[in-house]
Amino acid sequence: MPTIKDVSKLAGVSVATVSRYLNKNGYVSQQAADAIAEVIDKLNYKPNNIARSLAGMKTATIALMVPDILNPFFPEVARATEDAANAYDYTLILCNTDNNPEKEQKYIETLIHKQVDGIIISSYTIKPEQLEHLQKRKIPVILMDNHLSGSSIVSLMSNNFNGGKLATEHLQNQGCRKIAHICGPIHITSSRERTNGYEVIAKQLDSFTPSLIAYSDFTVKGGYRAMQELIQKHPDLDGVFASNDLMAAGAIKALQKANLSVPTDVKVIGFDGIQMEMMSPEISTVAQPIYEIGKTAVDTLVKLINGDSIETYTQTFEVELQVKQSTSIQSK
Amino acid sequence: MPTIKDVSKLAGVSVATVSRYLNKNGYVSQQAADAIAEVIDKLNYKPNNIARSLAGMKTATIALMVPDILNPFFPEVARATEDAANAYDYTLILCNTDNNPEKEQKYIETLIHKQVDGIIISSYTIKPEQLEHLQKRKIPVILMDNHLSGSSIVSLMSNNFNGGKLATEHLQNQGCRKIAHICGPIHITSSRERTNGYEVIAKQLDSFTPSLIAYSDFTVKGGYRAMQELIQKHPDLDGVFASNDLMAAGAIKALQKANLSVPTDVKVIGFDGIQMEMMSPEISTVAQPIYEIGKTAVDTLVKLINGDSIETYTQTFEVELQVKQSTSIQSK
DNA sequence: ACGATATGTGTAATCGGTTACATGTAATTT
DNA sequence: AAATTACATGTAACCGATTACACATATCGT
Repeated sequence: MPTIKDVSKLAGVSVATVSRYLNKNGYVSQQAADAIAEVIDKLNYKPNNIARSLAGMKTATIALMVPDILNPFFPEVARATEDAANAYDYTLILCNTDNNPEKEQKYIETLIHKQVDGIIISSYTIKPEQLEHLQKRKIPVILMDNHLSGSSIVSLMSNNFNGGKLATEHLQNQGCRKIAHICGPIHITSSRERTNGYEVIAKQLDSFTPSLIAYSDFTVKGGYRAMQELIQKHPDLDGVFASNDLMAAGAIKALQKANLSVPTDVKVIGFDGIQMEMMSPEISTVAQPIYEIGKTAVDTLVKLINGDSIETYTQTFEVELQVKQSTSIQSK
Repeated sequence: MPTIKDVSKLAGVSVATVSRYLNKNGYVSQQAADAIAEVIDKLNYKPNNIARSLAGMKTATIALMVPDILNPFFPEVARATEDAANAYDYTLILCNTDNNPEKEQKYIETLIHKQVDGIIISSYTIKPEQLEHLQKRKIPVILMDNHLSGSSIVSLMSNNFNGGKLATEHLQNQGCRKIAHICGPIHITSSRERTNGYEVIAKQLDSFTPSLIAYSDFTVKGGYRAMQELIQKHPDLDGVFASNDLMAAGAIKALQKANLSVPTDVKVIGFDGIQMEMMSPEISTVAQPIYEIGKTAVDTLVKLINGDSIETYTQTFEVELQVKQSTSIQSK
């Protein structure tokens, strides 16, 4: 592979001039520029990233840390992020932490070490100290689907509260009178807010009682168990809002097992808007703009990397109600 | 961050000795080793990967190229690969190509350029020239779920032919007499072999006719459409083997729409063994050992990177029949 | 006892870039 | 016309490792 020296020799200039040309900083005459351009083209020269990085520049690499790539939500995030990163000629390192704080910590060390230019973190176990650690190392961080109060970390979140309200209102509009809720882990901000949204609406109904809320864990199995519990306590419920799509799917399984038909007997809505076209009935949901969030995360991260100023440290994205079969009025 | 110089100074030895100690090559006295170890510990020194790479060493980075991270098969692959890579202290770069040959080619160039130590490729559009290109650059490659005849590329594949037979035999054992097949893209080796497996068994049945095979594309929608077509042509079919789980899910949707019950009226089996617990009924499948394949891919790749010799260039993995609700005899 | 081999260590070149600094010329001010 | 300022380029130090080579000492075989 040709080096900058080869280029400089053939173009009859010094390496410094070539470097200036490449980085578009400092002065380079038109004449020199033309000569260099021609040689670069002829040799098909590409600067060596590694050498560049060593000389104090960026590594053109960002990392995406996700808690569980097997949860269909995160491949969608990964896909969006990867796309956007590519557009900036950044390479994306995938870090799957399995919700394991140790793995998380190990990754942070590794990434500092690999000198990634920035990190997008989606984690429910991350601690402020860890983020401060990264900031000390001057590595920009974007927090996704999470928010640490008081810190000066950029965080991106959907309007979960509003989404919770939307979902519950929708069930109400579809004629549900007794609406249960399967909530996600309570230590997760976004999860809590969805539940808050539910409560605001559900409490307006006479039927409301705290035992209409079942606590679960964002998994299919968890949703299944929570639904069984709800059926037992409230055999007459006619609507369920699950805080994510996976739990909604679990809930539907439990309902079908109990010979309750969805949507005829009970209507079910989820949250997230992940691709689940394989389901039947297809699940109504409150969709997050996942692609947009991923893209914005990268856009903002790149700004931080380049030292540009950021307007807002907390960005909220609007969610969208997507009505599918699981809440339609005319039963399928 | 401390450098090798800091360590050498504090330990009272030269940088060469420290480097020898770190790489366990050349001679280092016990005394020097102890001193160095202590200083490294005290400073929490970690060698700078970038400098290392520049000095001709490896980048400790491997890439995983997948056609579509949104297809649940690939997050599972990614997860396995990432796990294994981690165990070797390698970092994993994720490359999502969207089945787009141009993106693929662009990624190959980028990866060569980033000097990744090796690449695991899962692609149905990759061309032998591209792999040769990589080999010329001395970058080891592992081909996953694909096989290019005649080339000296390591390739890993499940026993698709056997899997196709297993699936079809299973349907037969469950009492199916007229078994249809939804096949995947015919230009994909693994897909063709599954279909071959089906044919061997299905042709033993009197009911067999070529129009029992519907051609599709590995997607849920594709499976749905193919199933509709099959129902039309063969209203009396009682078993369907779909070449992957997504198409099986699509088929089930189509059957339910046509008021045919799964598994009572028609039994359905898929292929892959991806996590689809959200389905109801849960889908029987011929499971590939995805985790093992991913791990083997990394193990083998690391061997190639280290210049170790490889025994077999084509490795086949056995598949396993997983019976779930969609083919059980006692209807749920 | 003496060359050969094994052990241990340091100096300096190298990987392929970036960039501070020196230097020189051309254009602009005053 | 002298003093600035803008433009243009090259030399060489530097980023943080690896490693060829030179050199020194210890151990060994005969």
